[in-house]
Formats: sequence, C-alpha cells, structure tokens
Amino acid sequence: MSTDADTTPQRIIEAAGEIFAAKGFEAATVREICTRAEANIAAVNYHFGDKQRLYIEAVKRAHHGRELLFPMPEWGPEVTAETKLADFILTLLKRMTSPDSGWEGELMSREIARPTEACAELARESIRPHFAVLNEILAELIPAADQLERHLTAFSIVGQCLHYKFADPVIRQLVSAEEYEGYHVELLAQHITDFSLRSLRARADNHKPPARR
Amino acid sequence: MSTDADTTPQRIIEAAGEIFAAKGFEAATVREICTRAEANIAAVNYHFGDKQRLYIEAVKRAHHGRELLFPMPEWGPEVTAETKLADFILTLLKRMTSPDSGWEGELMSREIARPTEACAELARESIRPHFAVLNEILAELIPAADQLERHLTAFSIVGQCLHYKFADPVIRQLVSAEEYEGYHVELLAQHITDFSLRSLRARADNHKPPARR
DNA sequence: CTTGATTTCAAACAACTGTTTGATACAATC
DNA sequence: GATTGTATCAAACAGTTGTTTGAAATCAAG
Repeated sequence: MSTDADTTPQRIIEAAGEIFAAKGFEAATVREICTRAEANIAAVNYHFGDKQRLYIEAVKRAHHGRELLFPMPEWGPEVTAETKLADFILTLLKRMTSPDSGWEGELMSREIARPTEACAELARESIRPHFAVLNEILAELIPAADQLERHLTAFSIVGQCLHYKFADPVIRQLVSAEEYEGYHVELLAQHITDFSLRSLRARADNHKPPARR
Repeated sequence: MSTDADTTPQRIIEAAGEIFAAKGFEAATVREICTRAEANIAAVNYHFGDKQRLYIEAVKRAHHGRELLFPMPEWGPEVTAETKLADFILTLLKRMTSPDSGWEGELMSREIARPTEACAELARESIRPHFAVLNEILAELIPAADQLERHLTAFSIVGQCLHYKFADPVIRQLVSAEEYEGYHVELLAQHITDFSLRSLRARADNHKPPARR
C-alpha cells in the first residue's frame, strides 16, 4: 500500500478540502464530501473519528501542500537583503494567490480568518518561522529600527500580500476586468517589492521617520 | 413609534449582528438570536421573512453604524495630500479595529472575506467611493503614476490597514502580549502613514521604480 | 365596548445534520 | 478451508435546523 495511493481516506481528505474551502466548516456536509469522494457516509467517522478531525487533517494537508509547492528559497551568504525580500514577497504571494492553486489557499485563508481552536496551534507554528525570516531580512535593511518598528514593517509587507487573497472578491469589483486580468503574481510581487523597498531605503537613509503635517 | 425605539425587530437586528459576527451565517441559529433578543422564534420570519434577509439587514446596519461613528473627514482646498492620506488611513483603521467597536467591524470583515451574493452589491457600493477618494489622493502624491500603479498602490495602503483586522488572531500569536497591548489605532496609523509616505515621496522624486537585483 | 388589524406565542413541521449500528464483503493468516 | 481483523455498505438514530401554523394577546381606532 503506497502512501499516495487512491485509498478511501485519501479521496475523502481531498474532497473534504475542496468542499470545506468552498463552504466553510459548518456549511460543508459529510454527505457531500463522501459523495464527491465516492465513499460511504460512514467512512468519515470510520477513518477520521468525526467531522472536526477530518477538517484538521484537511487543513494540515493544505498547508503541507503549499509549502511543498512553493518552498522558501535557501539563500547563500552572497545574496543581498533586498533580493531576499523580493524572494520572500514573491513566495508568499505565490502561496496565497497561485492561479492553479485550487482550494488550498482558500482553505488556509478561511482558517486564518476564523481560526478553529484546534487549528490555531498549527497556524501559529507554520506562520511564526516565516515571520522570523522576514524580521531577519528587515534587520539587515533597517538596522536602526527597533523591534516594534520591525514588527510593524513586517506586518505592512505581509499585509500587502495577503490583501490580494482576503479582499480578492472586492478587488474584482473595484478595477476593470481587463486590469484584473493582468494581476499576475509577478506583477503584484514586483509592485509590493518596489513599494516596500522605496520606503525601507528612505528609512535606512534618514534614520528617522519623515516629518508630517 | 420612534425609529430607535426598543421594538422587537430592532432588538432582533441587534442580537443578530452580534451572533452573526461571532459565529458566521451558517453557525448562527435563529433560536439563539431570538433568545438574546428576548423575542419569540417566529419573530424572525414574521418581521424579516427569513434568516438571510435578517442577515442582510444586520450587515447594512453594521456598515451604516460604522460610517456614522467614523466618517471620512471633508477636506478644504488648503489641506495637503499628505495630510489627507494620514486622515484616510486613520479613519480606515478606526473603522476596522476600534477597541470599543463591538460586533460591527467583525461582521463587516466577515462579509468582506466571504461575501454573500446578496451582500456583494452593498459591499461594492460602500467600498468603491472610498477607493475613489484614495485614488484621488494618490493622483496628487504620485502624478507621474498611471492608473495601474495608482490602483496597486491603493491596495498596498488599504492592505496594510485591513491586515490588522483580518490577521488579528495570528498577530496576537506573533508578538508579545505587552507589545500587542501597545498596538493602538494611532500608533498603527502613524506607522502605516510613515511607511507609505516614505515610499510615495521616493516615487515622486525618482519618477521611476527603484532598480532591483 | 366593539371591531379589526397587528403582533406575539407555544407547538409542531419537514428537512437535514453528524453519528452509530449491524450486517456484509474482503483480504491475509494459520 | 476456517478464522481473524479490516473495510464498506445501507439503514436507522437522535438531535438540531429554519420555517409554518393557528390560536391568543395586544393595540388603535370607530
């Protein structure tokens, strides 16, 4: 029995991911999941215990799949911090809004928006290391900043990326169809990198926030 | 019969807002709503038709309340574009994450994250004018930018603000309790304004995006 | 007070939920 | 071939859901 065989639990976890992502935990029914997985209704409880356990497994699999598909690059010592930041943004964006992603990104964002108590821990463990990586990059780019400013800056960068996932249905209504059509990952990553690097360079030069009013 | 009287539909719409915000549309039950509103179970169907219509009314009321509580300031001709941007960011942040907000912000963000087909129109109509205002401000700040760049820049700014609403439970896990305690609206607005204005000024000076790699 | 419409209420409704059951089929082991 | 443990299945389970019903209560005129 190979690990990626077309076994019943595998088919269920796959169908569960799609339907949980499309409808959320409450609205998704195990009947629909089992129908799509071509399995019996009792299969969910037999193989996973209950609906919630299946949900957790689906989320885990989703995250694992994203991590495998779009891994954070390992940078050598010669790579500049600016390039690292560009890579970081591109990778994050790819994970969030990959055109052929399917349901995984949707599921992850839904989970972040309303974290199940059982999954909060997973989200924490998977997000925290990325947050640490970004903070190390920022420590190189704006060494004069203290931890608070580094954190807020990290949130500014991550926020720009996640926005295209969270607010996607709204964005679709705000710009023309042709313009939205052109929103490829590379374009968005380029813009966010440019926008952020301009700010970071100015911050590094000035050693002070700009005067206001 | 005064408009803000303690009438049954009013009590129901209020309880509905709280519970929809806390649990989402599917998980919220009309029984719980009616119990909290101290109304009979049949009251929802009698006064609103069905559960979905009640949900729409609750979202409408939520948005109306936020708009009244934190109105966009009307700027005179002497106000600089930088000040307008600072005001815009502060207002947006206040609406998203006001400490005494109660349920309205939660309900709005939930609606943005997964818009009900019936509410998409409302979200569109309420967000589009704000998006237009921000674009006018950006047209003043980076006149050399074309529409695409203005739009992406607008999303960069809005994304930074909304992040503190959407990702709040995650943010809480990433920074220490004391640091999170200090995340007041004014501090966040100040940072986002600084971060963005630095970038916009550099863009206005350079007339070109910065070179990369 | 009487009338007539509006609002409230307890009870029941039909439909659907996640879950359990016990029988059945299947494979491997002795 | 009998036995054992696993997997699948149709059927039923108990509970909850949104909604409906028809009678009682309430209220505003005539």
